[in-house]
Amino acid sequence: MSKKEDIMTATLDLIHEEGLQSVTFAKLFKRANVGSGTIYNYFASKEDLVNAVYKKARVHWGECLLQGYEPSASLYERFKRIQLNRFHFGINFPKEFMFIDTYSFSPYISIELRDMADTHNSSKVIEILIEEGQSQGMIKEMDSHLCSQLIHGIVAAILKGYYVQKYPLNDYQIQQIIEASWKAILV
Amino acid sequence: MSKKEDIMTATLDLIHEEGLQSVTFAKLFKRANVGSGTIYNYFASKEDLVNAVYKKARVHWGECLLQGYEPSASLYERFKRIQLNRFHFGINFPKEFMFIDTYSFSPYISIELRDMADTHNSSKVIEILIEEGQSQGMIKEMDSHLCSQLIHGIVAAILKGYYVQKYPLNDYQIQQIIEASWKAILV
Amino acid sequence: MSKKEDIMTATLDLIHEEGLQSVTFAKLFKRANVGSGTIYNYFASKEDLVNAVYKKARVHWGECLLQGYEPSASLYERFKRIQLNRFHFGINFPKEFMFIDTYSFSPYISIELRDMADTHNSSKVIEILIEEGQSQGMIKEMDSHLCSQLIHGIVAAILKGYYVQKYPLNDYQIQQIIEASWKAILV
Amino acid sequence: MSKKEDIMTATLDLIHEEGLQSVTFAKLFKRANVGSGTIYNYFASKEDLVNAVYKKARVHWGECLLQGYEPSASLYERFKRIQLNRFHFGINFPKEFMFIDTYSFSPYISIELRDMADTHNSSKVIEILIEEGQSQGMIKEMDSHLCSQLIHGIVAAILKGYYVQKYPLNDYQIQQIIEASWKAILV
DNA sequence: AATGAATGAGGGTTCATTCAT
DNA sequence: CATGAATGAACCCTCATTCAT
Repeated sequence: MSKKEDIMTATLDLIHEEGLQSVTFAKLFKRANVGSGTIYNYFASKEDLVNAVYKKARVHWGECLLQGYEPSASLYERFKRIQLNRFHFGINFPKEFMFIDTYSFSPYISIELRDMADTHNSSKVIEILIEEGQSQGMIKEMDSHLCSQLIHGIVAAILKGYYVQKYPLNDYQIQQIIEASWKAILV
Repeated sequence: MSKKEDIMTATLDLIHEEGLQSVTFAKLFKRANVGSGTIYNYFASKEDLVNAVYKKARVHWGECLLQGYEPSASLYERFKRIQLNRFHFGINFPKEFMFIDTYSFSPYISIELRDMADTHNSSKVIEILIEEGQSQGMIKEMDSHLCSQLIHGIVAAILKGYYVQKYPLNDYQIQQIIEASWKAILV
Repeated sequence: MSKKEDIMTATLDLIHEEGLQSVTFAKLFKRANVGSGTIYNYFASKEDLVNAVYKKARVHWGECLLQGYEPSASLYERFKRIQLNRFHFGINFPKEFMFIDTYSFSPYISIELRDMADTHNSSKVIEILIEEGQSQGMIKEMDSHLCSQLIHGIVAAILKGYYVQKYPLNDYQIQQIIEASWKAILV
Repeated sequence: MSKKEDIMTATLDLIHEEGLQSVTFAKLFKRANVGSGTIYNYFASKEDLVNAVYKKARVHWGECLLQGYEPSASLYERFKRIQLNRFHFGINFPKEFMFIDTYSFSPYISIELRDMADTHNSSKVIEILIEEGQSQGMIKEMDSHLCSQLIHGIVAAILKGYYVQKYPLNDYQIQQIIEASWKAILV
């Protein structure tokens, strides 16, 4: 793994463990096993580094959301696939997920970067899915961003409770939540 | 308003504006209009202060959730009341809401405090509501914490999108979301 | 002596001993016997501190130049007085003198500050003296700034040689140089 | 031009533009268009580099001072030649001149190097010139180093005022100053 | 000889905290 | 209680220097 990747990985780990606030360079160098000046060969500043980690996580998230997505499948099948992918990402990459969730709406991530991610591929696919469902009369008429936020928010909330061990989260519960989110937006 | 309240208000304002990590005591003193030593008459440390602000916000949140709650009303009426109260709190106290949402699952807030708040009155009322609905066969069988998290998460997600102006949020949309959240948990 | 004065004195001492380049805060704190943060109660930055020390030295210089200056004395007496005062300042306050001389034309001192000092009292008095001598036909016709720079430059060069012990500098030599500088500008 | 010369030229340029203290190797490499390690093929350290640039400037200065110098010319002619050469050097090589003037008496340049330069050819020629003038009864009796410093100091002071555009400096003014410096040392 | 990624000591500065008033 | 000057550890970052290529 390259030094740059070492640094980004260490950054994400530390944010997850102690919060962005207490990610100091001293901890970072030790964790990433690089000299203290090395970061500046790759990132202009701490803020730049954090934004790069954020961006990478968002890109990864976008890719995962569309894994195994079949445009030709039925509306419900496609919906299920995306919701399932949300869960898989959250379960397999809790650090990425929590970082995105916690800091997306915080002043530390530049607004441009936060909004840029929304114009990416997966966001568009979901929007089209919703609009298709609405034109078919299956999904309730509402602002597509609102609807998109709704189906994301359900999964996110469930994952966060799972992380702090409020309840178990296995295939059965996941199925339940996906169905619940589907029913939530049906007419 | 007392000095202590001045300090707590200034803290919440600054966290909302710039994020917890950039709340320095220098900014705090200036904003709260107190001397730099004054804070230590009321709080042992910065961490203590932040946790106190968090606790106050959680207490306020708990109170608001139960406003106008009629234990004798129908299940759906009671459900609606709580969901509506969530929205009202989020709309009227965005700083409190975002602070709770952002930092509840972060390492800054002590686990004891986060979990303590969950054992408060409103949490119990909601749990009872869910279990009552399940025993009546109306609400789907699932872990009550999971269910609780689900109906909270829907509202939270919608509010966060609203804060960053992804979409408008008036009575009509609120009604839609409350109904959606109700349908999500019905059998 | 106040902390502020301690800091400024230590700064001037260190600049004299090791040059501006190697005045580090670590050395400064130790020498001034203050905590590392204390400087920032008085100066916004290192540059601010250095400029303050420069300004103080320039003000001191301006005051010394006019000591014992009798506006009613003869032209030559007044000229002698000022030249003598230059020497006295240079001999009694070598640190101030060298600091001014070395850094006045360096990029570290803001141009505004350097030029501001030139509009002060002593500069005006000298300018008037020169113009008076020129209108009396005693002093050669030339740009008054050039003439002013000339009589300053002679003393400055002699002082710098004296500092590095190229030659002794007692009352006799001083008299010689003052006379030489007088003859240099006569018609 | 060789890499070594590129580096030395860039060093002098940067010192002139921003002052010695803000000449960093990073800026130097960029300006000289060489890799960051290259400098160590030619100079042992930054201090070594700066002293080499200083030495080169002093050698250049010494050569220029004697340009067109006719040992057989009259005393005054020889004096004028040297003073004129001072001006020409200062006008044609302001970076070299200011570097020498600013740092000769500063702690960055080793004392050995500063004094070594004084034992060079031009210094000796000037000394002899002064002593010859004194034995002829034309030049006032004074320490020859003092006298040497005096005639240098006049030109240096005028040049420094010229650099910061206090006044113009054309042939007429130069002639005036040379005459003034001559009169300054006459008996 | 020439390079530039990597280094880490040390730079200026910030900031939570203390304490004399 | 309230203050704010003073503190110094710790912060982010710079920079001269090294070394494998």
